[in-house]
Amino acid sequence: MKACFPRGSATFVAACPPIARTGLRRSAVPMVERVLSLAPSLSRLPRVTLSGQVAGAMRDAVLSGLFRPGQQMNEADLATRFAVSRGPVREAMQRLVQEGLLVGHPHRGVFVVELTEADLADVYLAREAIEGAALRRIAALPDRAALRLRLAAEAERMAEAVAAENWREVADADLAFHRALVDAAASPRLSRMFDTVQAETRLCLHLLMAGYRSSAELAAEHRRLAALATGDDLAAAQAELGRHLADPIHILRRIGAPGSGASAP
Amino acid sequence: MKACFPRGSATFVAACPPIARTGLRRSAVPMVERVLSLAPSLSRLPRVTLSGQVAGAMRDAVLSGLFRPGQQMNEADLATRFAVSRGPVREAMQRLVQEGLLVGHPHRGVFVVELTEADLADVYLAREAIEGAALRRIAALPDRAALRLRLAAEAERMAEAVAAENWREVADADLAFHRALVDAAASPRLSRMFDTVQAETRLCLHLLMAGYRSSAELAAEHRRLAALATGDDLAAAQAELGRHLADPIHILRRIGAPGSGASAP
DNA sequence: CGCCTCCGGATTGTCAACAATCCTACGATC
DNA sequence: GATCGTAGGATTGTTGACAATCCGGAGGCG
Repeated sequence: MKACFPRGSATFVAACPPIARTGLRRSAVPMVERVLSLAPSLSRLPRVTLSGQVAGAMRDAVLSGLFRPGQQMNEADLATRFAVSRGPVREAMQRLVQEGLLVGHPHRGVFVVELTEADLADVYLAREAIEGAALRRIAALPDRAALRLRLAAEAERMAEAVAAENWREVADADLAFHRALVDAAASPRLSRMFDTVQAETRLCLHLLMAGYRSSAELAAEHRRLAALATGDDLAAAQAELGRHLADPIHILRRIGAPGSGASAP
Repeated sequence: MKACFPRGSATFVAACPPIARTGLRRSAVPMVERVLSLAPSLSRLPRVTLSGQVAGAMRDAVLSGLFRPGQQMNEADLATRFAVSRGPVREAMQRLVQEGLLVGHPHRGVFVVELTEADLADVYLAREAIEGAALRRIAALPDRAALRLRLAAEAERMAEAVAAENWREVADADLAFHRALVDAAASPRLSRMFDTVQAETRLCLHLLMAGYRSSAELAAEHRRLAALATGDDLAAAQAELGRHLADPIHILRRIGAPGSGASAP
């Protein structure tokens, strides 16, 4: 989905120096040298365009919190930063607007989205809708053994990260776990919709809590979820998922203000 | 959501003559004359840009079947048809790509999406996920009386259309019913996701069956759904919704080839 | 005969400049 | 003193031209 660009676009320009420009020119990297090295299967190679690279870089920049919420994204400024014309920047920004990371006001500019508490609750409502449907779909699969191993492995990865107190890794493992769950449903549209809300989730995490805290329960929850998702009791799995996704809302409502720590599935 | 453009963008250029151009120039319609007449509330006025108008026109054109599935959308050609430059056309096409109506292949062009039978099943899977979540959400609402009236009215509208064998009107009523259901959940993300799958639904309808047939059961189903959705038995509502949305898949699987008639919720 | 190479046309991607729009602040008027 | 009207500056929207890419077929070679 999402045209034919790779889903997890790599970081091309993480931090953008104001004047000095990093790579990202087609003259420097001839288009002919495709990214042959990391093509996983023998399907269509992902043609790379400047727009796509700029979109990826900007997505990473926004998700990493390099731009504050509500901040305006200046076209000309970004264009000079990336050493690119305004065209690709415009296209990239529009893509991120459609993904929900930016909001665009015609004739005024695009801004980093400001997610309210209501938005956070809505994000998790949408996630429950998507992941719940994925659970239902998974329950109808003939072979769930491979998925069980996969989810268990992700849960272990998270447990180790929690033990090592590597919160960045915890967040990644969390995202990977839920993505694996949704992708297992083999529904392009569920996966596509999940892409959007997962990006918003990352935005919430970074903007509202800036990391993971008090995550003792997290790994255990994911272990349970891995078992239930590939088990035979669909209702129990749904209930566990509901509890799991309701958690951050409760926590957020309890702590109220941002800055303090919180766990987030 | 979706920036601040109106959701159901009106038809600006329904059929586009090859050379002679209809309106759609900013010189012809001074930007100052905003669409004050049909602004429902006193919120932000929707700024109109060429890109947005072109996107609306192209969306209508694709959904109305003016472009065959798989057909390439030529930028220059469309630009001359709309009497605009290629820039706005590019932006509009990218927007429709994100909406799932077109697919883009970098350096090759964008094409009208070709929905397979698997895609149709996937669309209805996604719809069940979204509308099921909406049902759950509605069940938690304090006051469902207004919604009950609204849904019942839509169901009646459909019943009359079925009686009159006005299949175009039946389709519109169907879309309106399900949109009202989802919007009642008051979840921006559910509504946003529903926008996309509903557009794909319309595409399916037009491309696979080109109209409604054998819809005797349709109105009754929607009446039941209206009652159950605003009733107290959530499980029953979910079950009815599942049956309702599974219908077209069964029918399509039975008839196999397109062209023959089918009902579609 | 099949395959590879190369070329031409068509199409898309990108660029830099122009025009329209918006926001802010300043001054005039009541 | 407050409100309205109006320039100024900055930003976005749009345009037309240039460059890169892809697809088709003609031609040569094994």
